[in-house]
Formats: sequence, structure tokens, C-alpha cells
Amino acid sequence: SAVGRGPEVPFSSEAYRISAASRGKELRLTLAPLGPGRPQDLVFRFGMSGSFRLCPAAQLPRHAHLRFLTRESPPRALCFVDARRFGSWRLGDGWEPGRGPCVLSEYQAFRENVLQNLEDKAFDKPICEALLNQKFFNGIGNYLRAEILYRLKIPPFEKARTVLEALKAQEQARRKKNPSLTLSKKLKLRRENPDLLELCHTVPMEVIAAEKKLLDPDDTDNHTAFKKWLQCYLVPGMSSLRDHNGRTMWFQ
DNA sequence: CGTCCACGTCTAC
DNA sequence: TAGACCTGGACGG
Repeated sequence: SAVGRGPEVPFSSEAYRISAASRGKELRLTLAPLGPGRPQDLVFRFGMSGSFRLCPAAQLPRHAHLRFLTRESPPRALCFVDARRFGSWRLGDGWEPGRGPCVLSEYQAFRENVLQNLEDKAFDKPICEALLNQKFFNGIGNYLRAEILYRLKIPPFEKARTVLEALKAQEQARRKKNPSLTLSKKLKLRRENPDLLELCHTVPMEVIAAEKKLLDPDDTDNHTAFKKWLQCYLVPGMSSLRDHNGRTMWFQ
């Protein structure tokens, strides 16, 4: 559309396949011609309101800034829909430099990137604010930080470095302790007592599992299922405060 | 009608 | 550390 926050896509093909990969809050689409021609890559970010929707091409939703048409009859359109236009796309296959490893798909690299860089000034801030820094927590946003800190009942305005140094020390101690336990016992212990960085992986994994379950029958109210999944964010009875960036932090 | 709020970055004093 | 960037849904008068 004329107002989308992104470049025109210089790609034309009678028949092509779309595949996708994600890293943190970015999504890359690859448009691969079935016949001759080079593939075209696009990297998207979604801002507050962006999403993809597959809908009849004859009834495009408002704010459908990019549309990829199917060959069905009647055709459908895979639309990048973004009412507020905080989202964007750009040409090429590169992830945004400066965004860190993905909490979902690059967990070990993510964990090391945090623990090896605790002197960084990003960790001078409260843990709830550090969790929104995409250089270290690529994929964590406002509802996930609330859900993650809530699971461990970590006070959100504790200094990030203090929280993470303690985690690091706990990790070292664990290495030495319990040499008698079997590997499976150790893994079970780990699973039952996840630390903050592990939760940055497993909590968003839960969301994916929950949405998969509810996407199959009727898409109609997967918003309802998501609300049911939330334990802290937007939950009546929980407390909330504005952080130093004016964003609402939910906690107990 | 109006005000407030929202799953996120950006850049400008 | 404010604002700027945007639209729209919920709720109050």
C-alpha cells in the first residue's frame, strides 16, 4: 500500500513458494520462484500491531500494507497488516545488526551473551528494563518480562547485574555440587527450578504451544486463550507501575 | 463527544 | 528522559 513503512518489493513471479524463519522479534520471508529467477528475502518487524493474515483477496482488511496472492480460485492474500505502522520491512536476508541471539532458537548463545557481558551498562538498570533491551534479550517484550519475573517472584526494580551475578554464582555452585546424582536427576532438578535466563526461553515456548493448540479449530478467539494463559500481565489483583521509559510493569 | 491505553522502537533536547 | 510515530478499542460524560 502507499502508506506502509517499507520499500516496494522488486519481485515478480507466476509461481513461488514462501518460507519463513524468525530470530527474536524479527521474521524473514523468502520468496522462492518455482521456475527461473533469484529468491527475494524480506525481514519484518511488527511493532505493536503488526501481523500476517491469510484472507480472501476480494476482502482485504484495512491496513494490509503488503499482499502475497495465492493461485487458488478464488485467490487469497497473505497480508502484512499493521494499523499503527510501527512495524516495518526491508529487503535482504540480514538480521538487524545489534539485536542479540534469539531467546527461542539460539538459547545457548543468548545465555552466554548475557553472562559474558555483565559489565555492560545495560545491566546498570532495573532487571525489568534490562529485559526489554534487544541487544541482550531479543524476543522479550512487555508482557513476557512480567510473566518471567512473576514466575520467580523477582522484584522488578532490583538491579539487573545483582540478579544476574547471583544467577551466575548459583550456576557455578551447581557445577560442583551433587556429583552423585544421575544426569537425568540433574536435568529434572533443572527443569523444576529454572533460572531467569532459562525462563526467557521456556515462557515464550509456552505461548507458542498454547497458540498452536487454539489455532487449529477456530481462530476466532485465540485472544481469549492467550488471556487465560497470562498469570500476571493485565491480571486483576496484580500491581502495576510505570518504568523509567513510561512502560507499564506488571508484578505481584 | 473526549480521555486513556496498547505485544516497540527512534531521535532529539 | 521526554516526546514522536500511529490507529483503534474501551470506557466515561
